[in-house]
Amino acid sequence: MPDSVTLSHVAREAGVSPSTVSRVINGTARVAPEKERAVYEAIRRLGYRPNLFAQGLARGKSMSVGVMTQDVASPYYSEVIKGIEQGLDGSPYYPIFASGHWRPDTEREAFKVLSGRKIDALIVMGGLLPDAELLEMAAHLPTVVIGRVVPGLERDCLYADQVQGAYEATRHLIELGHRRIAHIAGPLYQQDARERLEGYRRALTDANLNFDPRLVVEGDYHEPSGLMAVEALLSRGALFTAIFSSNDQMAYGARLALYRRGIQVPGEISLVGFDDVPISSYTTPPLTTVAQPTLEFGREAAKAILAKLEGRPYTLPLLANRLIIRESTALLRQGVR
Amino acid sequence: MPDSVTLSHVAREAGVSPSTVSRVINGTARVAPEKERAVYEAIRRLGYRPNLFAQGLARGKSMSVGVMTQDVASPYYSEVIKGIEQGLDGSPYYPIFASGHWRPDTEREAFKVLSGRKIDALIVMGGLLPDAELLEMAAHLPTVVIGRVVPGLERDCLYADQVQGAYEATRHLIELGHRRIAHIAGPLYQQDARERLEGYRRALTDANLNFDPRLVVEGDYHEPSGLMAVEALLSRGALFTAIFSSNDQMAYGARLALYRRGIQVPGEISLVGFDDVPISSYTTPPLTTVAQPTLEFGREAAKAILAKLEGRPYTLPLLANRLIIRESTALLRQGVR
DNA sequence: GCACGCTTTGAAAGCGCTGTCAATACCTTA
DNA sequence: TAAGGTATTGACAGCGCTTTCAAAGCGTGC
Repeated sequence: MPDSVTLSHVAREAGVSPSTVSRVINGTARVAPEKERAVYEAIRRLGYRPNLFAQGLARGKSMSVGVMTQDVASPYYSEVIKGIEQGLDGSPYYPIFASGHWRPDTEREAFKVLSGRKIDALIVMGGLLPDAELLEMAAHLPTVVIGRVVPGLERDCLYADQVQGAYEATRHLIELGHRRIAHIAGPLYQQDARERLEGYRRALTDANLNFDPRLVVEGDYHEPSGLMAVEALLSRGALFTAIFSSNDQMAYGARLALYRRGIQVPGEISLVGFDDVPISSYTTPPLTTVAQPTLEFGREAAKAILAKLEGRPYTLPLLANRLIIRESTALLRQGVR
Repeated sequence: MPDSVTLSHVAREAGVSPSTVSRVINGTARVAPEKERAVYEAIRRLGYRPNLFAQGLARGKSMSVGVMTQDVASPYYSEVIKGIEQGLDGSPYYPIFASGHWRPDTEREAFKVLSGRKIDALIVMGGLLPDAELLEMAAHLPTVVIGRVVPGLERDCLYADQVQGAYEATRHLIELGHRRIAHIAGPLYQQDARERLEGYRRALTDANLNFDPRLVVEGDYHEPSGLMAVEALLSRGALFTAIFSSNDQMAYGARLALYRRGIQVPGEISLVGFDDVPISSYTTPPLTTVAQPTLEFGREAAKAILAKLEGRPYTLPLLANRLIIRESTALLRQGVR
């Protein structure tokens, strides 16, 4: 036991009652300056730390906010997590993480664990849990949802328009002169993947280019699927001069496939990703991509949660995806392919 | 409150005493089969979940293990974290994370938070906290340290030999014919950075190459510093045909610097990293690097902690770094530079 | 048929803290 | 100087659970 110094010890040491110690710790009531000093002194001398469990039990709140992620090791999630940490920093609240791994069961299980830990609030990132269950949770607990819009909970959803982001990415390629643009989609059972596909499609339509299903391959948001997508495209003889990948990780895979074939980026094929994961500015060439405000997502979610917890009014800001033009896209060179 | 169903509710519902319910939940004592069934039934019907706080308070343990990281968003740490999650999965223990951000004060603060949360065990990853303080913690709490050797705590340190890893990386370059090998070091106040530098140095010496301090630049383990290191090297006219970077992230920076200058990798300059971060197999070219068994680190640490917690004997395995040869290194081409 | 030992069960005492309530001490004001 | 307020303080009852401890119930052997 690192410290079994309890509040009563402090009280005795300071020559006051436990109640008084509690009061000075929490600032719940006025205490004579001298006693206050004595208490602080005793705390310091004994190295006292309040027992969170006892506090939690006594006041029925845990001072912790549950954070439901899908995969801590993904660059996207870890950025958001970082943002949450930053947003919670300085507050008395502490994040408790749980991973759903994109499996509804695991996710449900994770929620149970969180609820057993008596979290005071909840931040949910994506996930596959039915809206209804999320609504149910939100009815009990201050909740903020990141990267997903739950009908009936719109005001508590932090979301950047994926359709528009994908639209801009695609339009960027079109403006560069590309006409045959392939798309590596994300797993289409995920909302964001569908929306990005939709944005791609709309941009095409708006430019009077027709949508060719043979230019679309579905991946799983991980690198290997990007590589395989390009292989598939190439081996089936698809003609294209640009690729819009539904996320950066698959874009890396695509990039590697092209590299292996000796195809220049952006010389022969332009490549655009989505997410603006931290290393994307350090790939060769640096990747043109749509930046999701991940860090802000985390920070804003945390701030909103704190506001809710403290009963302050708060409106989530509208965060937008931004196209970041780097060096993986270039004007279509006539005559190539 | 998601559930304010308490143990007494269950007891009443099942027609037994709270003690009995507690007993069936924890399997602490024999209970008549019929009552046991009734209790389970009541639990199910009421959707009862034990209050972790009350449990923690009553039995003086929290069923959670504190994990001290430095930066959740770094690819290295997030892999280890993933490993820890995996290792703890299926056990009743749960990880609570804290980030030290490589600042001893923050780290100390984080430890305080963890101790307030009454963690039952501790996993420390790296960090800058003096050995003495770590020893102090370990005296109170079952502890495992990852990526660092603390004298007096060797048996609880999970560590792969950095010197050897760096040695192999450098020797690999030497075997490819390189003679002038630059090194982008990590921040030298960190032990691992110093050791990797040492490995580089030894490999040179063993090959009768002399160590040239002008070929070494200190970075900070982040991408930009790798880029700047190469810029510095190049602009001061240093001659080299290979670079051994102390971690992958800086290697990316280096790669970009070379790309900008139009220098081929591995055609003109070979590049080796360290860590084998997940995307390193998807860079162009895929990066030759030293793989740290990060996932295993996490998993083994978790297993060791569980064993300690349950009083089982356990010895940490010896995990080794492995050189992964990919495509960023090649035979020295005569006549170049 | 009765004393004995074992098993199953409930009552009750905390775990360390908060927050209410009542008591005390100290000021004011008339 | 007495009555009425107000500021501080301590006692104490929980928060939900675990864990003794002792009582009750049971079967056994003589």
